Amino acid sequence: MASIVATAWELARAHGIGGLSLHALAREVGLRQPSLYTYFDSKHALYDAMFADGNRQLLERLDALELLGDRREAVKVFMRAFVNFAVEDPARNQLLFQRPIPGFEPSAESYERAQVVLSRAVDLLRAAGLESQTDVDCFVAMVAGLIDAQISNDPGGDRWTRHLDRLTDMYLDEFKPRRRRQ
Amino acid sequence: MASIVATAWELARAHGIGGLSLHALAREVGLRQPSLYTYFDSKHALYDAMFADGNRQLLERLDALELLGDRREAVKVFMRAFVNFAVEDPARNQLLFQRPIPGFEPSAESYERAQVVLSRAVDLLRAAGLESQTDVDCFVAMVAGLIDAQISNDPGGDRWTRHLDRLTDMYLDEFKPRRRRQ
DNA sequence: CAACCTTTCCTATCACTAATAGGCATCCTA
DNA sequence: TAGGATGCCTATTAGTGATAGGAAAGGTTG
Repeated sequence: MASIVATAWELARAHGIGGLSLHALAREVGLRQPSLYTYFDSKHALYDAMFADGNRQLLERLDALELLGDRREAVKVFMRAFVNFAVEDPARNQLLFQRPIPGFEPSAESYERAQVVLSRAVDLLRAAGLESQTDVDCFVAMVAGLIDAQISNDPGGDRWTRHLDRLTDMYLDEFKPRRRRQ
Repeated sequence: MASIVATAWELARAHGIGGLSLHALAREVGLRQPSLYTYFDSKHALYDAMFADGNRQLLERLDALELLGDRREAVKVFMRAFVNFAVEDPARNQLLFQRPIPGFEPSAESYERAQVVLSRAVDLLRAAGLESQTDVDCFVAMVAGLIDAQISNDPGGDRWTRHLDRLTDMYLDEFKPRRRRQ
C-alpha cells in the first residue's frame, strides 16, 4: 500500500495531481485497475492517503531541523525548510495546500496531521514575537503566496523564495509587540 | 459564443473549474456535446476563452476605479478591488491565477491580457515608491497569498482580506527607497 | 483431514468523459 | 440558381472511475 502511494506520487509529479489515472497507476505497480479498490475505496481515498503521506514527509523534514538558539533565526530555518519542501514538488504542494481536485476534502484524520505542521509554525512564530492569531495567519499566507508565485512563474528558480528571510525580518519587526512602529 | 462562456462560468462556479463537463454545458445552452466543437476546437480552447473572458472582467472592474489623489491610497483602492474580484468567485480565481487543469496553458493572446492587468499594478506600485521589480514581485505574491488563504480557509469571510490595507502600509513603508529602515 | 473464511486478484461491465466522423439541413453569395 | 460555408445533428471511439461476481490462494477451526 505504501508503494502504491509512492508510485502515485511519481505519476503525479509527471502528469500533475489532477492527471493521475488509476489505470496508469495500476499498470505501474503491476495490477489491473479494479484491483486498486482492494486498497482504496475510491480515488478520493487514494488522494487522502497521499495527503496524509505528504504531511508525514513534511513533518519528518521539519522534525530533523535544529531549532535551538535565537528564536527569530529558528523561524527562518523552519520557513526555509518549509519553502524548499513546497517548491521541490509542485504536485505535492498543490494537493497539500490547495484544493485542485473537485470534491476532494482530506479526511479528519489526515487533516489532523496537517494541523500538527501548522501548530509547529504557530508556536515558533509566537515565540518570535507574533502574539496574535491574526499576525500569524497573515504571515503564513504571505509565505504561501511566495511559494505559489515561485512555482507558477519561475519553477526551479529562486526569484521569489530568495527574499524569504528579508520578508520574515520585515514581518517580525512590524508586529513585534514592544517595537511596533509608530 | 459569449453566452456559452457565460454559462460555462456558471457551471464552473457550481462544480469547480475542473468539474466542468461539456455534456452539461451543451445541455445548459440547448445543444448536444459535439456541437460545442463548432465554437471551440477543444476543451482547452474553451478554458482559454474563459481565461481571456475572466481577465476582461477584471480589467473592466479595474478600469472603473477612481485612482486620482494620493498614490498610496490609489494602491489600496486598486488592491481592494483586485482582492474582492478574486474572492467573489473562487473558480474564476483558480483558472486565472493558478494552474488547476493538467496540460492547460493560456494562449499567448489570452496571456497578454493578463499581463495588462499585472502591468497596471506594477505602475501603481512603482508610483507609490516600490522601485525594484523584486519588491513588486513580492508584494503581488503576498496579496495573492492573502487571497488564497481567504478562499481556502474562510470562504465568504474576511479573516485574511481585512488585513490588506495594513499589510500594504507595512510593505510600502518598508520598501520606500528614501525611508528604508536601518 | 476437511470445511470454511478471508484476502487478493482477475474479467466483464457500466456510466461517464472528451473527441472524431460523417450527414443533413439552412443561408449567403456569386 | 448553383456552390460553399455554417450550424447542428447522430453515431462512435478511446479512455476515465466504479461495480459485480468469480477464481485462486492462504489460514483457521471443526
